[in-house]
Amino acid sequence: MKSSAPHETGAMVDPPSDNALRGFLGYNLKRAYLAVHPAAKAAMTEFGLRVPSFSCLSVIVENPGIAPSVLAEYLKMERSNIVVIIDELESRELVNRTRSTVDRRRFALTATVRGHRIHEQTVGAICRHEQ
Amino acid sequence: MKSSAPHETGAMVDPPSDNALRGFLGYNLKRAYLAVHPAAKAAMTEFGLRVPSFSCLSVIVENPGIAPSVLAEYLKMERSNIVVIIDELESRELVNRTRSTVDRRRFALTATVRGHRIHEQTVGAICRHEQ
DNA sequence: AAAATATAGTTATTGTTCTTAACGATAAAC
DNA sequence: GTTTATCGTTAAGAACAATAACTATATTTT
Repeated sequence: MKSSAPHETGAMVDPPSDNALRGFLGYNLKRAYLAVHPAAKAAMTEFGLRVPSFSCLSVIVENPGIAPSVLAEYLKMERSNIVVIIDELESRELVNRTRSTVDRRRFALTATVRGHRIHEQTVGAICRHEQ
Repeated sequence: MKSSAPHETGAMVDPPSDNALRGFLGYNLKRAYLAVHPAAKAAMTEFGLRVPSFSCLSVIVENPGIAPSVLAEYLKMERSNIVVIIDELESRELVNRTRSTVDRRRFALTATVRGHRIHEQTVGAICRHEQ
């Protein structure tokens, strides 16, 4: 028999009920913070990607030619952190950096054929993992 | 004049439209991952708390006597990470660790008067920050 | 046109958070 | 009574984010 009532020391044996926690601020806060992980994370690591790198690759696939700074603003990441992710994606030949001829400070990011393939496979795996 | 169309190099000058990204996997993934921060973070640091420590304090306040392992499971955190957070909360005298007399491996976590006060103030600040 | 200011990408550094593996103590199962 | 599992803990490292400074280019101001 299970009991959710506090015993003499006040320690609960069972997890607190969903009702007790639902709508509760700190709980939702933390859960939202980690909401991604459970299912999708495994699907990404399966293809050597993690949340930040997969997010970048996805946005690049869907927005070919996007500049790193725009990517950073949209994903709420620092430009400096975008750089190292793009470095990695480029070294794996999943995306290309091309100088913009209009504004020579900027790069135009595009996914390679291989980048498109990896992206599609990862999306498929995520959908499969989540049934 | 602003233009969202890719120019000759394919580089976008403006951010991609919301329509182009809405419902988009990688985008939502990353945004969900960081969904908490914008408003609430400032409110927490105001009281010397961060997302994980505030989340723990909140769950303890709402579930007096909860055991660290239960707390960990519910917040999807590792037990090892819970320990250091409880250490900090205890050193600030916001929560108490009491040995369970039923299962002497477990602790019963309870919020102190001060813990309740800090929690309530933080919740109030978060609500205020979010209007 | 020259000077001042702003922006894009980069690098390096730091701090925070998560992950992993091991360990001693207690409890439960056999 | 021996084995196995669980709880809290510690320590090491990786992953991720935040900050500051720098170079190159573009824009604005004068």
